[in-house]
Amino acid sequence: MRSMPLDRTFFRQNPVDLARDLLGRHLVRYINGQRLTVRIVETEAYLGVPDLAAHTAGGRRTARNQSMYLDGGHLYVYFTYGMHYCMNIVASTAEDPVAVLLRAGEPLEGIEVMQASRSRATRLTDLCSGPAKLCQALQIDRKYDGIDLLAPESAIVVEPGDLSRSFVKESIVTRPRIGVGYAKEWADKPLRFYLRDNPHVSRP
DNA sequence: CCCGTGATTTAT
DNA sequence: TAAATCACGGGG
Repeated sequence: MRSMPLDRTFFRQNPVDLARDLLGRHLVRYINGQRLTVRIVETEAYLGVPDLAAHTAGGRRTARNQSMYLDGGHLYVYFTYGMHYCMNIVASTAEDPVAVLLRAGEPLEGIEVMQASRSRATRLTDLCSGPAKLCQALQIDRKYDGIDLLAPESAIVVEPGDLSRSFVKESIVTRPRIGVGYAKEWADKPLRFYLRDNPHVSRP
């Protein structure tokens, strides 16, 4: 049974607000009618044209990053290091190529399927505690680049989740983003967000 | 700490 | 066309 997804206006927020608002939400991946669900616990905002760490810095528009130029609520999946996929949720609107990187999730449903996709991960806290781990656990690759999360019967959906659980809005830690040391003054900006003390984040 | 791994981007 | 890069993860 599918619950009501969030609507388009939710995803059209600016990427900082969306990155914070996505914490505690449920990311659901449907595979053969089965639900794989994680609670989103860590995100990063990428601010587009001026952001030297963003794939769209300087207004770059290439075959790889073209989904960042879609409307809010679409998916941007990219391949890197010759073996890893990472997924973003596009924010704002098509004129503004910004996105939120999903960096970690807390497994809730379909855990055995996720474990089978990640044979190296024995502990639950290693299953989705990184952007490429999350994609591997949820079996998300470039085939899903550019999909609309709000399309009927979408294989990937964001649900409202249970925000009453721990008043997450008061428990957000803000830090510089991971792995963007090349981005000069943008490397240190506080654009990474995670739920305080959650053991499923990629690193404390 | 180091390194795999290859698509993508950037420099010639 | 060639070289450098990389929003990472796993192993020592």
